Amino acid sequence: MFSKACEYGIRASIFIAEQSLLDRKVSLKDVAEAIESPSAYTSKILQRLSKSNIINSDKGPTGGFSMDKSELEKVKLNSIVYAIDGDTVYNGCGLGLKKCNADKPCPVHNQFKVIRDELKKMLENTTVKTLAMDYEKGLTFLKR
Amino acid sequence: MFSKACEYGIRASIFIAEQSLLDRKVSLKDVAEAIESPSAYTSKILQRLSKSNIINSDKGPTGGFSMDKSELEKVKLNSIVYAIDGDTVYNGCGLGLKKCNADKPCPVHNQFKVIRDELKKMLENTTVKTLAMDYEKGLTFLKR
DNA sequence: TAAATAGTGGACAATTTTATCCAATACAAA
DNA sequence: TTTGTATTGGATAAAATTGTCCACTATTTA
Ligand code: FES
Ligand code: FES
Repeated sequence: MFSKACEYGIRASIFIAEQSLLDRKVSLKDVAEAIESPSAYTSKILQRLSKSNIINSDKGPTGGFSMDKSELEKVKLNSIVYAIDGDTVYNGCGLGLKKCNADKPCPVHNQFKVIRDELKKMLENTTVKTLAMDYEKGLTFLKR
Repeated sequence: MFSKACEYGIRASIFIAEQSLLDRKVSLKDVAEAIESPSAYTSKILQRLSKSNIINSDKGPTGGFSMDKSELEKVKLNSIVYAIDGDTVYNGCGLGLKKCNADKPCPVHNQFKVIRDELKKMLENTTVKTLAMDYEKGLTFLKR
């Protein structure tokens, strides 16, 4: 569904969001441990999220990653997926044709469109904040 | 969503099905041209479909690939995806946790489950035959 | 200002996926 | 039975993704 990088990105964001709700900055190491991901690789992903203004990063001692509490409910899964995997999820053809196009549809276009729209809607409506809050309550897990 | 191999596999199956409805066997070359795929790679995929008894393959002159007309409506997208990509689509966690498990769910488990079940249902209910018939009528396309 | 800390950026390595090549095999037809 | 044709299977190769290493920069604090 998503690339590994994107999976890490979403999990990392949720963790950073949760910690930010508790007014804590987290280090790369913290993130990698919390989501059980290779830290150097995770670093690259956090860089991309930072450049897309989804997370903040601060250098130096007392540095680390964080998200603005005030903007947290504005961040949807959507933006993370887009920042890392681009728009293939939304615009790509399910059977790999160069373009998904209703005028020259692949055999599963109609069936796919329904599901893709559903997915899109879900990603657009799900805020990182709610996910972070559930995680904070111990209802969900970022590794296993 | 699916691997490239799986995309080719689905497209190839639809083409073979359509030709089989017209009582024609098709060669590897025919398939590769019809779905615009690298033929040697496509060959590997057809082998897997053949071993999963989704398509027939015959060697020698007058050989080629085909599907039994009588069994055509029994073949669902489902079996093709399973033959090539395995069960990751159905059982994998959307955020890449080792197992998808409602007892220890990832933060998007519930949202994902809805969509995955939808996808699953679609794959289980869509027969290659109907797709092949639409394709035959020129309503859909296997390349572009 | 020096030292310690934490992210950054670039090069590089491993793995997985996608793609190619070719000799071997099987088979139909002449 | 020979010949030509088409798939098979194994070895490689190329490309993309995932993962690692390390020197550098920025920043805080002593
Ligand atoms: S053309 Fe294939 S999904 Fe739209
Ligand atoms: S645990 Fe992640 S989708 Fe079920």
